[in-house]
Amino acid sequence: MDQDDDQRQRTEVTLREVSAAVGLGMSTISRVLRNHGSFSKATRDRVMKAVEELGYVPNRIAGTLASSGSNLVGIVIPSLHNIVFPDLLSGAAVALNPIGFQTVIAVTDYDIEQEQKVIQSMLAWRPAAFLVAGLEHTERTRAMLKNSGVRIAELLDTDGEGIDIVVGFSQREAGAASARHLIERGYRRIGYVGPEFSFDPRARKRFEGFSAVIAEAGASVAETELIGRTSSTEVGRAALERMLARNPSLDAVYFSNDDFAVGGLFHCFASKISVPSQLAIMGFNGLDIGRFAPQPLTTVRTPRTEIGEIGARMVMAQGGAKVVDIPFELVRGATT
Amino acid sequence: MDQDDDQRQRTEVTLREVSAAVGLGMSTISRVLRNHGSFSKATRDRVMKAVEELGYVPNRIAGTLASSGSNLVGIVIPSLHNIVFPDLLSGAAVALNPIGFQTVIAVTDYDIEQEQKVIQSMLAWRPAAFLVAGLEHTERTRAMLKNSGVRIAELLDTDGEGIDIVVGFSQREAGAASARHLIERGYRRIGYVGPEFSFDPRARKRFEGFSAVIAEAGASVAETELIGRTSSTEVGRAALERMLARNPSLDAVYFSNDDFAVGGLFHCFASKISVPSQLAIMGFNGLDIGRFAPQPLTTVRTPRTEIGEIGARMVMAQGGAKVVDIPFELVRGATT
DNA sequence: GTAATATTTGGCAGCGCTGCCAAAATTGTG
DNA sequence: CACAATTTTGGCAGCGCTGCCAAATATTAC
Repeated sequence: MDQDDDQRQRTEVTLREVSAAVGLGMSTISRVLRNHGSFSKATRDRVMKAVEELGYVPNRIAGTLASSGSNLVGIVIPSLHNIVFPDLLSGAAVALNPIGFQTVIAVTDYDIEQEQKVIQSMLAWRPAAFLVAGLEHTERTRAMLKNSGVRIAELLDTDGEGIDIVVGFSQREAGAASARHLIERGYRRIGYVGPEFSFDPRARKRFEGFSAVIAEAGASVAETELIGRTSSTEVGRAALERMLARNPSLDAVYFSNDDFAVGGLFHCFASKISVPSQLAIMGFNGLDIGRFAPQPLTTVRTPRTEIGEIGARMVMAQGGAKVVDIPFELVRGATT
Repeated sequence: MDQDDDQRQRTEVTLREVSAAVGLGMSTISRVLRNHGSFSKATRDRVMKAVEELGYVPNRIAGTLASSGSNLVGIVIPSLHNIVFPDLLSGAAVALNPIGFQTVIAVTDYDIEQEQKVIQSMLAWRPAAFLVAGLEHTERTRAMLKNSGVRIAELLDTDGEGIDIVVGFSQREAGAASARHLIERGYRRIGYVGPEFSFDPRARKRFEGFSAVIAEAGASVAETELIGRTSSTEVGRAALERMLARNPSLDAVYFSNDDFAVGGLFHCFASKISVPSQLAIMGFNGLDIGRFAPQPLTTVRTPRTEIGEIGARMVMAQGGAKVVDIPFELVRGATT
């Protein structure tokens, strides 16, 4: 029906057509458009006018193929539902957009097999660089990345071997610092709530650092609740409830992130458990929601945006492989 | 230093080299790789083996140029820091990934000029389709999109004129439904907290629907607090505080999203304002954080993930232009 | 004025792949 | 075994652009 009305511009406008319209060679048009090489002011105006009139949109696919160099930066993260990762992206965008680079985002759902798949398909687009969350990858992923010749930065975690650039902080040390805080404040019967270690290596490392310090202090983590892939208020709340049902004598609970911790806090409010006198609550990440809770949450503020930004800058710069540590900060609220 | 060690595979492996290695023509290799056309089982195995050994990664840039058809879908959203948009993306990914399409995400920061820019640069990559949040665009954006020939779906809002496909719900009606709820429950001195109307047209439309119903009921919105670009607990909390300082007689406040509303709820907890007897709180979006607050928040659950999924499906399908309404749902909690 | 120099422009090959079609190899038929 | 039908394979043009270099034109020097 009405295929006449629906006259989609079947024939895309190409450089050649602009060239014909202006009466100049294709190379000249191309130079003007990329503002590269020399051409007269008059030429420039004529070209721009024609481009405008014809509605020409340069074809970057052809351009990239011809010049071998895309303006795409691949970013690979486990999830978008944990504020950490949007923050990382914002940071990267701050560094990348002004220099004309576009980000292509892929989500792995905390699955390194899935990560391998998405990296493989991104590689097919020959990105200028890669930003990947974490240091844990399949062997094949590591190999692909290595001999792709693409610059890569691994973000958020410095506890391990990187492929090229690594920007982050020691997750282990962050866990340890959290434990030191709880120990100093006198807590001894401590619980832990976090994601299954199998899929979140950073949470695992934090836990290792955490429990090592607790053990040194002559205590041990009395209870743990390990939960699935969703970082949410709901599961944090439910986990704390279960944990306290099992072991009401706990005096502090460490949550692997603030979403969980706020859920825990909600449980305490709802069950009239007074915080921190009956039970201390500590989170991780320094989310807004925790900072502005009725009782501000004690947490560790992580430099996510900076990590994204610095990672992006480094990956675009020349220099050799490096590890950059961006410090986290323990923020005491009113819950410990 | 050690440029010998650092032997990055300068010469990328190409189809031609695979072809040479296997001793078959390039077209044959290409057919095997795309599993398209016919070839013998033996050939297939030989090719796959060589591909594996050489570490060949097909160059989609060349492929797309030659076949004119990319597997990229552009998604344009105002922010990643409002859970609405990650949800939209997840929905789209569910529909797109299984059929081999990759999403390229761009963020506009609620700025339609910025939107124009990002759409222009995405267009340069000749995406197979576009998913864009909202109906409000610059004239130029609309024109570019129209004669790009790329299929486009506008998401989240059905109050207005779409370019092609529109999937969402009536924001105005959602606001009106919220107002009806508050009126029915007997509230009359009502406040509103939301983003500046200038940059968030959907919030504006909700407010319009909301205030129209309030007016019909013989009341009017007694107080409004309009705030900047950040949707966060903090600003919601501060806004409510200011509002109540000005006008302590309010009996209900409608927040334009749950983040704000939870901030308001926190203010009430902290200031010992009893909810809902002294003050009713209502939010919008149906976020986890609101549902599992000590007092579950009354809110409107919006079908974000479905909208993303259905939008993606429609944009990939044939059919003509359409408007699809995905219903929202008012969820009464314990705060009204 | 001409020669030397600087600026602007055009032509053409080729980036790595796919689509098309014809050639070669394989299988089936009487 | 010849011939037709079918399956598998290869050759080549060309997608739209850029990089290179040479040609044309403008500018300056003497």
